[in-house]
Amino acid sequence: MTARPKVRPGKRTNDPEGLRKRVLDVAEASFQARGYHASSLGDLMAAAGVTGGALHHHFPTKKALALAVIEERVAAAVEETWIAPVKAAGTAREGVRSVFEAVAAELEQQGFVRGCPLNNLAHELSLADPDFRAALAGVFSAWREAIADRIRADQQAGREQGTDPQRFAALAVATYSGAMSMAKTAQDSGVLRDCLNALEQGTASAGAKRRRRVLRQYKAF
Amino acid sequence: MTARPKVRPGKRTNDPEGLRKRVLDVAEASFQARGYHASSLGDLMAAAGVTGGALHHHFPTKKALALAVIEERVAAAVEETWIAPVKAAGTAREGVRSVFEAVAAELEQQGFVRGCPLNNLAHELSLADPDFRAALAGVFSAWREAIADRIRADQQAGREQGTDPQRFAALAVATYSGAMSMAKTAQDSGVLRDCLNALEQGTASAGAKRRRRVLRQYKAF
DNA sequence: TTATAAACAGACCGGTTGTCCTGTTTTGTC
DNA sequence: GACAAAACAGGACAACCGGTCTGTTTATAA
Repeated sequence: MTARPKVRPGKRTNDPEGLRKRVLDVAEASFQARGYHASSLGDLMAAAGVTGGALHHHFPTKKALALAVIEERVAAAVEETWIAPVKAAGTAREGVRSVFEAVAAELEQQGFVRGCPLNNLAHELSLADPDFRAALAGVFSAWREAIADRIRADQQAGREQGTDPQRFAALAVATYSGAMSMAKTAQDSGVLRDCLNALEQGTASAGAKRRRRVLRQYKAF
Repeated sequence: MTARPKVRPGKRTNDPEGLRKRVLDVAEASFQARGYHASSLGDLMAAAGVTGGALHHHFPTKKALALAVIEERVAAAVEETWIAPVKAAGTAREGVRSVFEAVAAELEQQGFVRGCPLNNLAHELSLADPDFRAALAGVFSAWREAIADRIRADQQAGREQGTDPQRFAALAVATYSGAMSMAKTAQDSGVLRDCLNALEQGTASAGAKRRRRVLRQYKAF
């Protein structure tokens, strides 16, 4: 895929950071697409253009590599697609909605659902190893805490008085995770919008305006 | 673990159905606890007390075994813990709540969270093979459809007029799936109750009574 | 009883896996 | 330039994996 500077056998250039980054790039993508156990180090080495010695130098074991992927890449992905947008949004609810819509739009554009990187690895590795579990739980915790903090900020501004921050955060993360799980399995991002709509229809601020009772969903019968 | 009738080398008793059931039992448990790729046929054979020839006779490939587990066991588990209770409940919402609470109580009792069998396999296998994906998507679909049907039944009884059946079903399944994912990763079933509470607080029937605006959650500050 | 197929036993094989090990090259430091 | 440590190359290896194969035993039906 990507061109790599493997031209001269007689001339070598040490680039530890670049090599490490390349390995993490490949591992992140492969763990996401195929999972941890289905990704062999041989495949990763070939894809990254790295020899066994180099890989072993940076990541002594496969577990160490996966741990690095979780702590550096998966955590960063959650930070980028969730935590930062929610912090930057006008309100917590607007932030949640914008993320749902942004992800749904992205999935529709690329026409393929790879699933949530965190959930993918969490399901496969949480019970496999205590270190994996701890690392993954930390990312989940940071994700939820960021949303809860945002609710608390809204509350200090006089909004969301009837909302429990932790519960709201748990619901948002759970709904997104589950929706992505279904979207991945069905290879259809529509369920993301279904969940967002159901969430917004039901969970608007307790003190907000009365919901419209217009009969819109006749197709049920 | 379980005693098996492997005492007489000179006397054998053919029991195809029993043997098949034993293999499925072991495979279901191992796929649930360790995942598909991390479960070797050797381990399964040893745990079930079955030889390679017998296993191959009933399940030609590992994929065939997994497919059988999905279609016979995982689908049955969803039917038992979700579809039947939702059908039997007074209303769809009551059914959803009762399932959440029943599962949470069960997890708290056994003190360990293995996760949702369907989601566990869905994350690992959806992208691995089209047959896996189709089988798993079918279970998800039946799950959601059962909840949507229950909402429609409520609507015929005059309730839930402002609720979109499909969206509600998607939200319920997504929330449960995501909550179980977090519960498994954190090894804490509390998030299930958090999600249920947030869901019920937010998503009560649109035409129902006004939500109480009592200030209950002061702990946020 | 006998034929016939299903049910099961158990060894075997090619390929793959993750890891280790020894050696070589590059890089930084004095 | 000398030296040490880091960075990298690449082969070796033992364990394991899933699948196949041949042969034997049990059940079934004629």
